[in-house]
Amino acid sequence: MLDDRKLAVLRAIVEDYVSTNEPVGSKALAERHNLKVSPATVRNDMAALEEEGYITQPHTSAGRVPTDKGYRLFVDRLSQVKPLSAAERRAIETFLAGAVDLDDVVTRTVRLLAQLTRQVAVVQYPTLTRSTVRHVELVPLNDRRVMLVLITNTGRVEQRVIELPEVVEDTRIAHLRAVLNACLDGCGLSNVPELVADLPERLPLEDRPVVATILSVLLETLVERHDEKIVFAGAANLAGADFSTGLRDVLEALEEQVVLMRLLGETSTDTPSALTVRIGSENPYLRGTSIVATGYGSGDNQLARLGVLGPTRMDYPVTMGAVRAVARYVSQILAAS
Amino acid sequence: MLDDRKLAVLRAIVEDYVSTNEPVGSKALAERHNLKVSPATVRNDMAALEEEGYITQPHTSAGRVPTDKGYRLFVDRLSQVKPLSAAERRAIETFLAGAVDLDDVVTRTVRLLAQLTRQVAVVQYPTLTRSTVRHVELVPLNDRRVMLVLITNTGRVEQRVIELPEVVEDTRIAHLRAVLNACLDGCGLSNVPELVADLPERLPLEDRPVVATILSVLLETLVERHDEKIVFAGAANLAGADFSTGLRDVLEALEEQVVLMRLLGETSTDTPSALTVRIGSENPYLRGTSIVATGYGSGDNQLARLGVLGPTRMDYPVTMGAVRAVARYVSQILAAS
DNA sequence: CTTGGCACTCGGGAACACCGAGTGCTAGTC
DNA sequence: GACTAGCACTCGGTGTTCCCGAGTGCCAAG
Repeated sequence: MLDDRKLAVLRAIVEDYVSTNEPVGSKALAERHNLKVSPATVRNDMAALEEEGYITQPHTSAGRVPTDKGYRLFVDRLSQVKPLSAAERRAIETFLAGAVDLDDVVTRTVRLLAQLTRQVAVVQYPTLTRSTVRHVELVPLNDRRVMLVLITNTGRVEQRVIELPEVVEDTRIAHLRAVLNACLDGCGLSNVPELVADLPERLPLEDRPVVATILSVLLETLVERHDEKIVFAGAANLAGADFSTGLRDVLEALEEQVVLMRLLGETSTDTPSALTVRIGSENPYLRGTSIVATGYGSGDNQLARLGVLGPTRMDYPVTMGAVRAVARYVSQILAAS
Repeated sequence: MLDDRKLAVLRAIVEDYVSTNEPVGSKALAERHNLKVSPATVRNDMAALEEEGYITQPHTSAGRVPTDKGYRLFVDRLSQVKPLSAAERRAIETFLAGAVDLDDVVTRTVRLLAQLTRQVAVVQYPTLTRSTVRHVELVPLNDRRVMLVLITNTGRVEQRVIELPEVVEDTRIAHLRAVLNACLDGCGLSNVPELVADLPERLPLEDRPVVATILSVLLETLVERHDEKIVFAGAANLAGADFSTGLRDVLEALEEQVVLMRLLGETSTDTPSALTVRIGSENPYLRGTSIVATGYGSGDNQLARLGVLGPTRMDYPVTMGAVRAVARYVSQILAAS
């Protein structure tokens, strides 16, 4: 049904439309890409492609525009991820290398990605539950309050102020800290609940209320941060583009963590580092936008996801290349620290 | 020059224009506000107001629109801050009360303010330099690395991984931690540099290289975070409004920390908690927008600023009321924790 | 000083014609 | 059988014209 030339025509249509943002006609197509056939032939092919639903015309007597299905075919079979230039790679490297802590890594990453793709970049903070405990700290603030600080192997720090049920002197706090660390150091965060389950019972009776209070806050911290923070950058890049769904909806989605999370998508369990591309109506919300995302993190320990959001009419090969490259570099940085 | 009725006319023009977004004519004015004079009289007053530069007409045969100067007069003399409704106050209170840490307070605040005003809200993180040290923690990660965690009285936590120049066993780290805390606990952050200046000299010779490394990172942390993080929310509210300067510019400014900082403005040293209103061309960048901002923080210890950014044509009394109320509640929350 | 009246201005919308890119179809050509 | 050239047709976009009416400034009367 779709011979090679028809596919070539589709590819040409996508490429032209992406670069010009105007419906592309048979004549322009025939001459700009050396298809070696006449416009009339191209027209026939276009009619076939339209029949199959890969392209459509906004109105009679206008050129053709790819449909979501057309983009899908293009991404799956007609294009290949475009690697970044050496200069771009160097830029990424130096930009990310300057990061001082996890927060900084994430901030720099999201900005970098936005600038590189000229789209909106979205980065999810590394997931706590897949991290391991590097240290638990209890800092006495006064005799009824301590601050709980949880440090993970990804450099993330969570803190909570805890109101104690009774006055506790510092030496007891220090002891509890040692107990907690002995119990949790190096363990995966997801294992924490079971590890601390019988902790109160193993301690002297008088310590139990205090420990119970601390543990409840600790567990709460783990649970609350389970659905992770997401940040975005590059909203200014939306100003030019036109979204079928309206700019407002896009901006609203960007500020809604939950929606953004859904858009980034779950890591497919088998190949988490593969690029996910969701085109237009394939998206749960925001039917008018496309998303290119991937997991990132050190080794096979996928931590979170990052990606780019833009109009359906985007340069997929370039965007995919940028997302993939940035994900790799960030993973590298995180592994090193 | 400007008698009471002319001022009343100006006030009416501002109010009508803000609510309708259309140039307001003499006839509509005369009937909607009971000015008890005829349209012709109003026209004379309008001519005078235009002469003085308080209003202008987009083109001949159109109604009048306030100028920046007109808004300024309105804000300064013709309006009063509109207090929030009881329901709104309750909403603020309950919404902010649920915050678990400083990050959460800031995030909730910015969202709340955006929702309340239907504009873009901007909140600066509490300034480190005005805070005091509550605790310094050194956490051994391995024998060549420690994590420095700095906890302030505002609940803020800064962390840095430090590469040590030599292998240091945990007991020495613990000792250094005690020394640092003895030296810094409770001190203002701005005093830290001088306080630690002679610290290496007071320690045994063999500790000095390690201490020097740690201190350099500590000082670096203080300096780097001096110009503070700023977050915004409510960008979706920009979608409806039309900015003379273009939506793109506004979005770009929002993502540029430095610009945003300038827009929020420095705390005027005398009355930091006063509302600052910058209208249109009074702004350093973004001439087409207005900003309502104020300092917040506990007591006379002003910590940072928050505010709202919107089109020049905004409802100043309501916006000012919201900004003031939110600032007060946040200050209260911060003082309590 | 205020007011009613009046001539004037000009932006914006409706109606209209025109252009041209692009199409589908058909007949001819390799 | 596939490709191509030619041609009639469609229709969105643009430019033109025209008209309306909101709004103004000015003037003379109250």
